[in-house]
Amino acid sequence: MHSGSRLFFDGSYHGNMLVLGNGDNGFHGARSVLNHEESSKRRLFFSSSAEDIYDQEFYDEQLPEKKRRLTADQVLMLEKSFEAENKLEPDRKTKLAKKLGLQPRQVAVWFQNRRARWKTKQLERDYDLLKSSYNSLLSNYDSIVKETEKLKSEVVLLNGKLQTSKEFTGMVEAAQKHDPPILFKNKNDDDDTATNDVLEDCAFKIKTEDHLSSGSGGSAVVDEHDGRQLVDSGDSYFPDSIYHGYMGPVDVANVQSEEDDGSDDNQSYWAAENLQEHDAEPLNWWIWP
DNA sequence: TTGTGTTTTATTGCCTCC
DNA sequence: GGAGGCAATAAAACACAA
Repeated sequence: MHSGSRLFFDGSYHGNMLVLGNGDNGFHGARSVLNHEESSKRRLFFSSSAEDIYDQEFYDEQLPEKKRRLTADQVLMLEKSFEAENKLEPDRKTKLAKKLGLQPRQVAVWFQNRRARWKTKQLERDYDLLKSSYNSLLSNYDSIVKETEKLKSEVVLLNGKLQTSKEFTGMVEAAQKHDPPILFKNKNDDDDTATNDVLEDCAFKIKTEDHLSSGSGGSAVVDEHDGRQLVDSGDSYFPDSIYHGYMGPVDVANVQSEEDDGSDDNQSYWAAENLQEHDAEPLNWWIWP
């Protein structure tokens, strides 16, 4: 027992009943000199309200050294007081004790235990709050991760398309710069067979990449975004914005195809529509093998 | 009725404040 | 150094299923 510890009760036993000392701060006496063993032997119990006296006497006779529970009314009043202020000043303690027929020490102990219970509950509430907050954040995080993955795969896809279209555009520009412009040389023009061969080579390269990337086996290309089926003879796999103003689908019916001369039947037809500086020959086209 | 888990009341020891 | 708060703990009282 440490020195200078407070004194818990000033009491003596009258039979089995403990008679306590005189009031608040009034456990003047014996606690400091009792070791744990002694205090266990001399277990305390306290009186309750006045009307419990008979019960108390009954307990005293029949069940000595019993710990008494507070009555419902006492607890109710203590709860109200706790709700108003969870700390107990000496004055309020004395008044409450008198009002309830309890020892001030009992009131103090009740408040102490009540604060401990409140703290436990508060910790539980804080835990629940943090848990729900965490779950909410986790859910948001998951959806962001999914969205990120989706966007990443879109970026990969679009990069592939962009690369292909860049190469395509580069070849178109190279052909435009050629003097005389390759685009306006008719494939059947024997005067420039060599340049037409170059163009066909470029077109073949693009066509091959297109088919490889789509995995379509060469018969058709399906656009991943809108589900359109792009047939070789019509719609383009490339976005309009990339070749807009340069190339466009040609009405096959109005174009002479190599099918006419019995060559490869897997062909595509592309016209240089808007290169108006060469109006002299408005309908020139490539034939993709 | 009894075993077991929970709640309530009370004690102990340590700490801080004045 | 005394008063009082708090954490840890004991033990009685209580609740409840088997």
